Amino acid sequence: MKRTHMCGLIDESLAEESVTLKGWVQRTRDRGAILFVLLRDREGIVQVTFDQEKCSAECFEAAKACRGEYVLEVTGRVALRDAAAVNDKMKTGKVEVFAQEATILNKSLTPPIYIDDDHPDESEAVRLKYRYLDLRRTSLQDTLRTRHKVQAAIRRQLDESGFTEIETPILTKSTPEGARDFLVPSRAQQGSFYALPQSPQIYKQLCMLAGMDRYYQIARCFRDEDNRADRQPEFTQLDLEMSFVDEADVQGQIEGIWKRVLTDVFAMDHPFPLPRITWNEAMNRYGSDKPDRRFGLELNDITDLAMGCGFSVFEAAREVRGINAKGCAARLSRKDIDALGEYVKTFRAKGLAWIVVEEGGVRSPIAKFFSDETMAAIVSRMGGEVGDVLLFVADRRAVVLQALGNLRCEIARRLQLIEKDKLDLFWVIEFPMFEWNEGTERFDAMHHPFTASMPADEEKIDRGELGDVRARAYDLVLNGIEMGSGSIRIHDADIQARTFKLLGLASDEVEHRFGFLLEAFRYGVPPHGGFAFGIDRMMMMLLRKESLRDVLAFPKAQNGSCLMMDTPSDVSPDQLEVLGLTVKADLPE
RNA sequence: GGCCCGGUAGUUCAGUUGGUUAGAAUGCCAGCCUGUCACGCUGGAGGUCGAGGGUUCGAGCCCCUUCCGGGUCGCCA
Repeated sequence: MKRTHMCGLIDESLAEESVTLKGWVQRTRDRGAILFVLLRDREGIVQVTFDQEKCSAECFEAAKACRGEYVLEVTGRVALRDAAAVNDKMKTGKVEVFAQEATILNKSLTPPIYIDDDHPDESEAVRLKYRYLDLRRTSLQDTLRTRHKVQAAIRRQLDESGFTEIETPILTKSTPEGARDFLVPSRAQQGSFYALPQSPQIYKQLCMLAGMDRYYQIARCFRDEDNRADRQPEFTQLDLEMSFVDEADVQGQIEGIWKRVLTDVFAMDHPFPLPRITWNEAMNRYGSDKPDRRFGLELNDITDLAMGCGFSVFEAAREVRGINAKGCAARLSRKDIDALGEYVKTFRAKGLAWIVVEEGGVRSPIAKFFSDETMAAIVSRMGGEVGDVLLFVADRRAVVLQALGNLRCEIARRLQLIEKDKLDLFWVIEFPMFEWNEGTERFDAMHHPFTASMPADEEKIDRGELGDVRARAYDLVLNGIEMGSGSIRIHDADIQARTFKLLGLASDEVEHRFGFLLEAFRYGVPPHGGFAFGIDRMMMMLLRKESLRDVLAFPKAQNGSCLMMDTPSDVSPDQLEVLGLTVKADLPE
């Protein structure tokens, strides 16, 4: 029999109609001569009632044999439930289907996990191993369908805005994103390797050179680095590039996409255009280039007051900054503050100095080092009032900012200062062009080496003040998570070559890696710029999930493995021979 | 590579100071029940306590090594 209806869509309007349903057995409740089967398909669950006296013996036997996750076909009559039998908790609780015929289409082993949303405690490991069963959960199915709608909305928006979706190669050459590449050995050219793309950066710029004018791609990207809750080795980004544009044009397109998604998929009314703050402001106020602005706890600089204050730890540090945990004295015990001190140590801060402002004075282990005037000046600078806890980190700038930037988020989490329903979406602009790398002792590109600098800062490049050069680069931040980044690109071959040189790339290396690009750039590149944002992260944030695993159909575990397929996996010497590969591998005994 | 948390029945967990035969709930199996809806009742099966080594008269528990999962710093947009 052909399926006539979906389980989850059976309602009163179908009363007395005959329907044929197909789905999975969610649960059976056997009452002897009457038996209830909850049948589930992608739309939901409906109760099928088997009455021994109203259906054939074969039909009743089939129902008796049903177990969880059996695949069942049922033909029956829809009926309104008696008032007493209505189940308000079910969407289909006002109706039931009286079975007349039933066929078990397939059996199932007892599932190793519960196929419902009432068991959130099940371990990730088991769920990932049996991901195909986990995906039967309504919540995960809803997530994947919402994700589909988001991607469809993005495509509609960009199609209407004159963009062309262009696929770029997965087998490509290492791109200079800074992360480790995944390599694929070549058979035809023994000893050579393809790299999987970390992003389609160069291809999309070449699309501009080619005159495509507006490109986009929902692109899979790969990075061989350690995972996090919000980092997977492969991920999907919306990648976009436009010709003859400035920052505002690109940002406007991105805002249009977000507006479309928020409106069409989430029915949310969000104000646009988005706020913009400079990188300098973000770092100074929040200690982060992707600040969470849903709460206060902003940073204050007291370096000038700390110099010559008499407290050697402060005096020896290059910078001293603090945050004022406003009115938190009652909520932060000595033990809590000690714990926060341990927390900042994970960011290489040496410790956390604190001052509690009380009636008629202060309580602080460092008070004895300061004169009354200095203490008053510090409390004043911090805006300290009775009941406030002032917390300080003294170190070099990068450590101070990172420690305090994370500390303010940690305090907000602990004291639940964050408005959960708020969406704070904004731009961070005017990123630095270069970033000093302590390890290699030279400048790296903060964004990537194709980023244009701000014209006003050209002189600083000439003077060698690379640390102060601002780039035409911008990030999109949502609730303290970086959604994506973009920039106006260099479109001059000479400036591109100069930038490679400033970044310390040897000329033969430039020739080897980017020679084709520099040559291409001599054939009339239009001014251009673009952006990319992670769709996985976007879904994670908008659906308020804790992990990217919750928005991916088949995610990897933290060590990069797939627990279901057991990838990556061994390759036998025989397989290598069949593949015609001469890769050396550490093979198991 | 570092640090932190975890690994005991299919699943989620408890397991006291190291001490008899490792428990609970749920799931599973069998039987009973004509209105259940987290159905109920009766009975039953189910364990390499992640693995290896050590200490001990005796180890789920203590020590060492290692594997796996999660979080995080480094790393990475």
